[in-house]
Formats: sequence, structure tokens, C-alpha cells
Amino acid sequence: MTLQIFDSATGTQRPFEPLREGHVGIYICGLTTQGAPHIGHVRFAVAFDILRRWLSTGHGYDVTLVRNVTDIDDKILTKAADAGVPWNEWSYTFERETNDALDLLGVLRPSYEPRATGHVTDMVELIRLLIEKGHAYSAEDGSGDVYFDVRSWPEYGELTRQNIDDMESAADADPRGKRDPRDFALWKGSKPGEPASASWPTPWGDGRPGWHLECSAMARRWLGDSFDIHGGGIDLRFPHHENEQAQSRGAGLGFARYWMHNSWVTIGGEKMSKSLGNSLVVQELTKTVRPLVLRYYLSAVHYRSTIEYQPGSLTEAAAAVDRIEGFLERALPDGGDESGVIPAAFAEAMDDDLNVSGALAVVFDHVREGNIALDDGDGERAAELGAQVVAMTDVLGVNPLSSQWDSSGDDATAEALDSLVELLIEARAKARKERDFATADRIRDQLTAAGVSVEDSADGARWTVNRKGDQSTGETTED
RNA sequence: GGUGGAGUGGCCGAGAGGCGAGGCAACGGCCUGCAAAGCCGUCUACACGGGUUCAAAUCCCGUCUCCACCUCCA
Repeated sequence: MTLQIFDSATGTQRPFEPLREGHVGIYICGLTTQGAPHIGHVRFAVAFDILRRWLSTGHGYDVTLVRNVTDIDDKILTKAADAGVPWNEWSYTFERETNDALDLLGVLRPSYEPRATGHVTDMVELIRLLIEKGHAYSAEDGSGDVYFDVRSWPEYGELTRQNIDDMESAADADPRGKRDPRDFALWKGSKPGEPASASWPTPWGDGRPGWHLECSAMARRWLGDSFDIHGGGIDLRFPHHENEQAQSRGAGLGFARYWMHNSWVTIGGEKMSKSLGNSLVVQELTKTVRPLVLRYYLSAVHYRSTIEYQPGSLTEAAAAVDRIEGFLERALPDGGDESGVIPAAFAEAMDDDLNVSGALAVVFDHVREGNIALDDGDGERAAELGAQVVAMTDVLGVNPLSSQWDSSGDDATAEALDSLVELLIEARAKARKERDFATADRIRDQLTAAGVSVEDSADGARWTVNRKGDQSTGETTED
């Protein structure tokens, strides 16, 4: 079976064929290092994490995933200056914070994570090539800026299928030394008042990288002149990705062969933004909601569909996760292994441009069938189905049994809790046997009050510690 | 003005000419000492108006509504 990918450059779904057999090179834009990441900021990472897992698990590809860090730009310089912190420390602080958030959500780390500031030489080389080919020029106003000449590149607008003359030129655009208002900066000359540490020498003057150029330079260095997939948020399509492609192809490089863009998370119908406060910052949210639940929530919707966040969304996700988890804990009491085979229906859904919703339907079908097997006392069949559920949820990064989600503290504490609860469970079992239901219920109530759920079954009681976000109280409600 | 996306049952959300995706919630039943969990069942939906077709949520035409991007956005 071939993986079908919706290529936003053509606006069509087409079969994925890698440049090099057995290998896939992916470049993703997106790490935000201006501030703490909210759930909208991390969606792209979750979406492409699923792509990556499916390419390797489902198709056996060796995947190289490069995810850049824009560690210098106007916003970083401004915010750092306002905070009185060196810009590089500001950026690095949030780079770590974002990576922590992604670790928390089980996003696999990239193969490599290059920073813009480490690739000035590669950028200079690209600028040189572009000037040589007549696609770039040094600003005539002596600012030290270097611009890409969009009129010199007939294919400009190709990626987003736009006609250059139909574009609304920004009313507030500062023409500076541009030949055309749509020309964009490859390199930005240093301005008075900017920190000396944010300046690098080039043949066209001291300055710092333009935003778009870094991706062209880093993709080229770490993935080659041509590579398979370029990903990022839909809002980056234009101008960022359009400009990247123009620069790279203008310089004579093949660049990306498939473009994938994820949609975003909205709240109240609007794109999520920082001004909404920090209630949806990943690290805040995961104080009351399990990271697994948040990961599920961000994964469950197709990557090209908008996720509308509303109070209650996470409670709903928690219920769905509990359903999978409850089954797996009963079907695989000793934990999962890697023996599960991925069902064809699941693969089919995933091959259809990563139809995660469709794939989850297959997961839940297996959960139901497994529960029936458990009710019938067919542990073997249940374990088999459980293993399949493990395999499928692993692809989506939402396997409840994964060690990724272990957070119960140290083993000694867990063992102490275990023996205390077992003691009460035994006492309750004795009371029930003697038909002393008042005592049995009192013990269960005490356990419930302590945050331990008890479920009776034919072969004894099963208990679990209630998780964060399982109750509606874990949800922050809007007035 | 240009480009693109969307409108599906109480809610979320797939699907894309005929066969009731799935999840959540609610209600009824089975099971249970009672619960919980699980299972079975009920609620039969595709913005609106036309058209094509034996058959349309799906194709065509038109309309309405919402959202995004258009040179520092995940």
C-alpha cells in the first residue's frame, strides 16, 4: 500500500514516493522561542510526529526529521530587550521550555535541531548564489539589507498558486530600499541600538538573518539540495514557505517535493493567540490534565482540520482515553509488548493522508471486540486484540501503556501504596464474602475519597488511582 | 480585490453516489448485593434552493454563513 499525502503545493492528494529508496527527509518549521508554548503552538509537532511514526512503523522508512529553531528575529530581540535579558538567553529559555512541553506530550525528538544563528555561512552562500543569478540585490539605500527580487523569479507565487499582481501589498509596508514592495529580506542590516551580539559580518554589510532564508539554508545543509517533505502550520504557507521555495529554487536547488500544512487550534472561532492568557499553556494545562489526554486531544482530529477548543473538550478526550486504557489494563495485566500486528483497516486509514479519526475508529472497534472477549472469559483473544491496540496507539503516540506516561514517582512509594490498598481491598473482599455490605461499601467510599477507584469483577477487585483530568473538576471553565 | 479552507445527529468528529465510522453525553436493558466498568439497544444527521441520476450528505449550478492568508503567526 502506498501512503497518499495531500500536497498543499498542488492542492491534491498524491502517492508518496521518496527521493531515496527506504529513506525520508522531512523539514519542519515551527518551534516558537519567543514565549511559553500554548496548545496551538505544539499542534504542528504532534501532527508531524504522527507522520514520522507512520512512515517508520507503517512503511519501514528510515526517517530524518529536521526541525529548526528560529533563535533570532525581531520579536525575540524586542521582547528580550523589554525584559532586560540578552536575546540569546531569552530565545534559549523558551527553546528549552518548548522542548520540555513536546517531551511531555511524547513527541519524538527530531533527528537534528539546527538553529538559525549557527548557519550564517550557509546563508551567505545562498545569498551569493542568488545575487549571482540575478534574483537578489543589496538595498540601494545603504541599509545593508539584501532583498529577494520577486519580479526576477517568474514562478513566484507558485506554491500558493497566487498571481503576484493580485496580491494586496501591505498598506503599512516600509518600502525601504526595495525595488518592489513584495520583495522580502534575505538579510537584514544592523540598525543602531541593536545588540552587537546580534550582528554577523557579510560581504554586503553587518547584520542578521532574514526569517525565510534560514530554512532554505538549513534544509539544504542537513537534508540536501532536494528533499522529500516540508511541513509547518498553514499560516506559514505564505509568505514564509513561498519565499523559502523561491529562494531555494532561484538558487538552483530542487528543494521540497511535498508540502504538508497543518491547521491550527481555535478558541471561540478565533485563532489562538498569546493574548488569551496562559490558561492554555502546555505546562499549565498539564497540571490538571494528563499529558496523554492532551496528546490524544491534539491527535484525534485530522491534521488539516481546525480544532475548536472549548471547555469540556479535554474531559471528553479523557473519557475516550480511559476507555482504551481500561481495556488494555484488563487485557494486558502484565503490560504491552511489541507483538501486536497493525490491522489493515488502520493502515488503510493512515495511508489516506493520515486519517487519524478513521484510524481511531479501528482502535475502538478493537477495544469493543476485546471487551466482549473479556466478558466471554477469552483472555487469549483479549490479549491478542490488546496487543493490536497497543501497536495502533503507538503509531499515534497515545499508547496508555507506554512508559512515556509513567509519572507515579519512585518505586518505593508505589509499592507502599500498593500494599496499603491491597490490605483494604482484602478487608473489603472479606466483608463482601460475609455479606457485610455496609463495611464493604464504607471501605470503597474511603478509597474513593482517597482518589482510588475500585471495580469488582468475577476474579476479584481491580483498583486504579484516579488520574488528572478524569473528573470535570480538572477542567478550567470559562464564565 | 486575490488565494485557500469550512458548514454532518444533543456535542465532538470521519466519510464522499447505494451498504447507519468512531468517540462523548443522555435514556432503557443485561450483568452486579449496590456500584463502577463492560456489553446490547434507543436518539437515523449532513447550511439553504434548484438540477443530474433508478439512487445525492457525496456530482453540477446558485445562495447564505463562518474562518484563514496576502511579506515578522504553529
